[in-house]
Amino acid sequence: MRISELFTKTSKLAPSDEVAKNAQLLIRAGFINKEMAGVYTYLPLGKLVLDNIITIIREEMNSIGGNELSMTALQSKEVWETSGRWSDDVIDVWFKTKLAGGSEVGLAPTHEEPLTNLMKNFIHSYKDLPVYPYQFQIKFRNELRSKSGLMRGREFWMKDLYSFSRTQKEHDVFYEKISNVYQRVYDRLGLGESTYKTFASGGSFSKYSHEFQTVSDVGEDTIYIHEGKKIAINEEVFTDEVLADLGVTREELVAKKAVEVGNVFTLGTKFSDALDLHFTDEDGTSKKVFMGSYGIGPSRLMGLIAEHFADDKGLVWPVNVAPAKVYLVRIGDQDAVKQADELYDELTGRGITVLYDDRNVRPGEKFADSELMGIPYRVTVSERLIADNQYEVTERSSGETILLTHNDLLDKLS
RNA sequence: CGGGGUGUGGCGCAGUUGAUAGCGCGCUCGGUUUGGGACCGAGAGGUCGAAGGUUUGAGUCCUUUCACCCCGACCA
Repeated sequence: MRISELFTKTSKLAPSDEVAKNAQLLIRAGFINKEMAGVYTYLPLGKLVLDNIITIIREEMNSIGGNELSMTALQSKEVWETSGRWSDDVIDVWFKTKLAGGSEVGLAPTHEEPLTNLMKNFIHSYKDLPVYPYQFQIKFRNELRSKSGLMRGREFWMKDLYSFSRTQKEHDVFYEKISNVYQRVYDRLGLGESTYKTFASGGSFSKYSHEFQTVSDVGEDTIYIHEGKKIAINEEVFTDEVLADLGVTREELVAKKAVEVGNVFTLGTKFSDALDLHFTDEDGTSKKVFMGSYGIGPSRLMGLIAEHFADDKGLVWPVNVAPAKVYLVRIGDQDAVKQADELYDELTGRGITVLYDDRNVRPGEKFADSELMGIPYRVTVSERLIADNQYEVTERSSGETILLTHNDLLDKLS
């Protein structure tokens, strides 16, 4: 993409109504736009980042048999009344409105009910199990107070996968499998080292649920980390009993602030009971489907990654989620234009994503923008370098600059 | 929802004891520049969140209201 064709602009000044670093930088760099508190538009560059995060999650969900679908945000109240969760006393973040005819509808804050209801059309036999439908969907939650930029919005992207299993035993196997896959997602996003599988409160069907918590000062949760076992305990279940369960002592744990970047939960038959989702087992008897739910918030992850890696010059995206791998800076006329154009075509032709700064502005502005946007590799083509047949490559994360020949450059970026 | 704070050109801000708004960035035009957000000159752009009120006169005072931010509570 050529910067000259990009409609967004960068800004030296951060908006005064944002304090969160992720929102300030993402807005300054032109990745998002604030519509209202907790509600953000994804601009072209931000959309690329969000899509990259979603793609990674999608690949991992598909690797364990996930079936992607897309459910509706608009929800009729009936199915929610069946489970008792239409009431504002039970779910206090509902956005509700009415159809023209007067019937009440809500904007989905989650999808257990409609999906369980949907699966009644397809699950009848033990042969139909297990299945793992999932989706990427905008969830709506009328938070009393949204904050921290992309980290806690009223409208946000969520990957929610639900498991439908024949038995708890079968469920437990999948639960373990998807937990491992979640960790792989965080690894690919560059957050692996600082993300911990964390014990949290369970429900009627399991003593614990698990959250994936990434250590960060902007976190809303406090977790107690056991570095040796690479696990953690959420403050909400930080008791002697839990410590004993996990075979750890208080002395071995360190308290840290963390951001919840995912959760896995054993639902059991809570929803299959409420909505009567059953199947005929091998022995001819009717049984309730055993369920689990598994969430990851791509938009929250985007905010966290932005905040986590940023430095005083701006954003620093891991290569896997960056809107482009290369920021091509062109300095000079004629020869520089010719060489930069050729390099742009060549890199793009090789499948390397490039943001080509073809604007007629001074070099300093291009350098500053490349840093603010956080593109992993900055490649500079200038008249000064053409004479020596060299390209300058600066790595965003380290700031290190090296000079490379054309072939070495291609090797470096491939 | 409780407490605190803020709303003035696109963005960031200043406006002293009330007298129909000013700066920086950005933008437009001309020129000089061109390896770290250049410089000179000339311009465009706001009636001060909204409504009501006090006053000869309100961005400045009063009332109501909306929005946004922070702390807390809440977080299926």
